[in-house]
Amino acid sequence: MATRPAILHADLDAFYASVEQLLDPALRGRPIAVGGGVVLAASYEAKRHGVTSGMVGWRARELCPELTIVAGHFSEYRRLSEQVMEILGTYTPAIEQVSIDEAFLDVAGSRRLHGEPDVIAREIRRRVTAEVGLPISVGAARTKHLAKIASQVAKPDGLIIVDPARERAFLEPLPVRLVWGVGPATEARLASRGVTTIGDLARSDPDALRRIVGVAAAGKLHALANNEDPRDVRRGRRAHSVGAQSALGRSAPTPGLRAEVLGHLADRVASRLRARRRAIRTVTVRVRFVGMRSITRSTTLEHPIASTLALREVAESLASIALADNPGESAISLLAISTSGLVEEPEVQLELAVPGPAGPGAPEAAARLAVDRSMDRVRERFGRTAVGYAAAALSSRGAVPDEFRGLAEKEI
DNA sequence: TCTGGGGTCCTAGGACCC
DNA sequence: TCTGGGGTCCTAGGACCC
Repeated sequence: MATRPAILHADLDAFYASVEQLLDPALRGRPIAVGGGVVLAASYEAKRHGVTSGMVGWRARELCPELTIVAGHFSEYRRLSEQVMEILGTYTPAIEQVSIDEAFLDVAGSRRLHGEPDVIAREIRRRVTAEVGLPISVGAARTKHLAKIASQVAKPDGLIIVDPARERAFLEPLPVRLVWGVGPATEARLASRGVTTIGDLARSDPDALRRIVGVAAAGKLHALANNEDPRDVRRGRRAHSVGAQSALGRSAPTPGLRAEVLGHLADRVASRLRARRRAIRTVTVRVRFVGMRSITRSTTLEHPIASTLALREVAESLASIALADNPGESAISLLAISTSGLVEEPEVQLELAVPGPAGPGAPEAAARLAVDRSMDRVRERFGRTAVGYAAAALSSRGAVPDEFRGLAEKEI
């Protein structure tokens, strides 16, 4: 007997834009975008004109002259998201929050208390609308993959329940792009071989698929297209890397610019690490040139670090190497720091392990961390902008406000 | 007039060890 | 001295997710 649908995927529709329309009734029913230089979210009315997130503001206005662009109420996004997640949490403890506006729920054990999955799905939609005021789409199915696809097909403000007896028929005609792991590049490669629907993908030759997308991806894609998805709903997943990046338009990569931007990024990353008593061993710097080609340079340190200055120094030296390897490039459009190899470090051990220029255990290493820690404490009391390194304090360069960055951060 | 920000996973080659 | 194979770690790049 087929298992009944017990996985729900709940996904708020055009979340940031919907919040703006909730806060300001004058925006309802109208094409709006959240952002400024770049669109962070578009309402459905704006999407109908072709406006998408990531699009530059002038292009969005070109596509949709009546577009209203709003700056965004970032603290409201967090507050309303928490309210929605709280509602979801009343139906099961088995919740996997994927991002600020999306979560999987396993309601297999909730029947006695709350009824069948389809009843719960309807109840969730009713309550989120009534109690929060936001539209939310829900997919209910036997697996995460099916539930996710169902919610995407249901959008906006819809509900689809996939009957286990009808799963194949449901998937068959849908575009391959809906399969988890198929992005623009894979979609194009598949299309060039005549594979456009999930049904095509399910029937495709495994060897040919491996040649197109590689061994691992081929295995997953084939399984998903054939409706096999072994993934469980997993609570409280933590990040394995921590990073920050800043787009720079078109900038000459002068030492001054590098110091300023990498100082700011290192400050964001290192203070997050310290707040969770974490340190990292591997640092990767990404430099994107004008024209979107990007390169990375990374290094793995002998001892973990968590101080802002140590991270900044490593990042600056990696950036120098990256630029020196590409002398033909005269302008850059982005700098990024990513750190990985997270370790949990007791405070004392961490301070001793921080390598300064003179090596691990150098007196200045402990001093640096001490400076960081007192700065962390001042910020805890007076806010992030209360104090910072001279370079890091001039942080307004990025196109996106720092509050927005916080919304996408995963727990570490 | 070009393209935000925080993440995950995979591939492939090389170094190194046993 | 030469050769082989497996495992692990590191680096660089790329596709993808939200």
